[in-house]
Amino acid sequence: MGDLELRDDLLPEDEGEASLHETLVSRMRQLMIEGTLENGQRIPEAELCRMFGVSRTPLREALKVLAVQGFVQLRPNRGAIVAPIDPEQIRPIFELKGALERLIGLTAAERVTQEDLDAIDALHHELGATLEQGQMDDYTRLNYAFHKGLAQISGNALLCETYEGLQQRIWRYRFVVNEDFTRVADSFAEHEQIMIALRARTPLDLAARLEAHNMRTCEAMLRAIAQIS
Amino acid sequence: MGDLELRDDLLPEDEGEASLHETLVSRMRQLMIEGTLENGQRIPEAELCRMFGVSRTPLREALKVLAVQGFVQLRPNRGAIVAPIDPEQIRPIFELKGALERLIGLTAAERVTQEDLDAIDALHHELGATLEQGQMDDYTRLNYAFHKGLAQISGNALLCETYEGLQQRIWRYRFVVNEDFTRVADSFAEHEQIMIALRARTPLDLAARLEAHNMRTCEAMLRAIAQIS
DNA sequence: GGCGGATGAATTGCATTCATTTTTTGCAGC
DNA sequence: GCTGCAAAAAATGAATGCAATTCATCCGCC
Repeated sequence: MGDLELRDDLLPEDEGEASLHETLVSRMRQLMIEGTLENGQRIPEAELCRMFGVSRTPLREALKVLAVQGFVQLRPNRGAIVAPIDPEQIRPIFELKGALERLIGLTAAERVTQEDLDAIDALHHELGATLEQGQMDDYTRLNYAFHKGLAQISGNALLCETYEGLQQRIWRYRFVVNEDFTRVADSFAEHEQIMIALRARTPLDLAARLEAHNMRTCEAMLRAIAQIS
Repeated sequence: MGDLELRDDLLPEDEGEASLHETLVSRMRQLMIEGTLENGQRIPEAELCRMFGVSRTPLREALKVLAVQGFVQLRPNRGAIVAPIDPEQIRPIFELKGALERLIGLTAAERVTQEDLDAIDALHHELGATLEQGQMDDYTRLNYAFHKGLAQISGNALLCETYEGLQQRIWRYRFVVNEDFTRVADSFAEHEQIMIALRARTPLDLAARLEAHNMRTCEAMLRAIAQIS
């Protein structure tokens, strides 16, 4: 007992300390967002247990959570399947997201600070760079970050959370729209207008542009899906 | 094997067949909505297990789900507490709900059918009756049903789901506002205007009235809470 | 008397086990 | 060869058990 041990856990760090539950939820969600697990595909618990090296108890808890978030569908006594989003469900999602985009626009325009502007502007320029270089995967990722950043400027955590949930549901279809290069160019042009409205801090204008951007993305996605099938 | 047995499970009924998981989730949520479990109160798993007569496994799954829905707060290794909604969190909820109210108004006005109108009108008149008789608990319940019904007219299931989630979070504070009888009268008057806009099928008008109604309810709730504390 | 640290009790996190339901496999009958 | 039932195998739902963490109590010390 002679040695005093310096404890460095005084600062809990709060990050990097993701619990197993949270890890499982986000990793499984990632599998579905990335498309590793296909829509409608059955998810045998045992296989996922081997995959993640955990027992069924925490895995099932994660499945229950993902069911609430709409990523998986639980069928009593018959296991879970990756929630099959059919095209008919895409429009309602975008419709709801449109309402949130509008609120984001209204509030972000009023609450945006100079630091916010600088940060989102940096993202915007990164987006432009990836577009010029044709790095579509990077573009898609940055696009996600751009809209998430806008949501955060709203200052409403619940709004952010809800918004990101919708984004993630839609995210599973992004590859479909990415193929549509003309849409990407149009999309970036719309971002340009969004940035202008944000810098000008004009709530109604920003809201309208975000809503329009959302609607156009929705239509492009529906067109792309229609082409495939 | 001589007797042919008529099987009546051809129609799965789909209702009344709530799984244990769903039952636990809704019953525990009810406890918190009703206020049986107070805000910030610790929830020992063992006690809830006794209460519901189940083991910890399904109960913990339910807790995880309720955490996602924002009703409980899970602290790693330290158990769950009833999510303490402080007044600062009320405004963001109403702000988000306002965006949904607007969407509900826009879409409901366009998609409402005559049957919808009849049903919601019946609710509306019931509301008026309970108001006259001063049955505030019934009024509150019917008020919830009224707004839920409006959301359903929108025809967007995801919107309904999200909307009801917000309503339930707020629901825990309804008793505070119910005390404010003048607000109830005002609220009903606003419902009258909402019904007029719905019958007239004027999207922008209905949306504006729902948004205003939402905002006034928010202010009334904040005032009531401020008075208490 | 108040405070800090140690020990035991209680609680949580996860793994394992048991019971029930579903799915698959096998076989008799047509 | 195909259909239909029956038993086996597999998967799910829930309970129990065990390790680890947290909480409560107690004791020594200032």
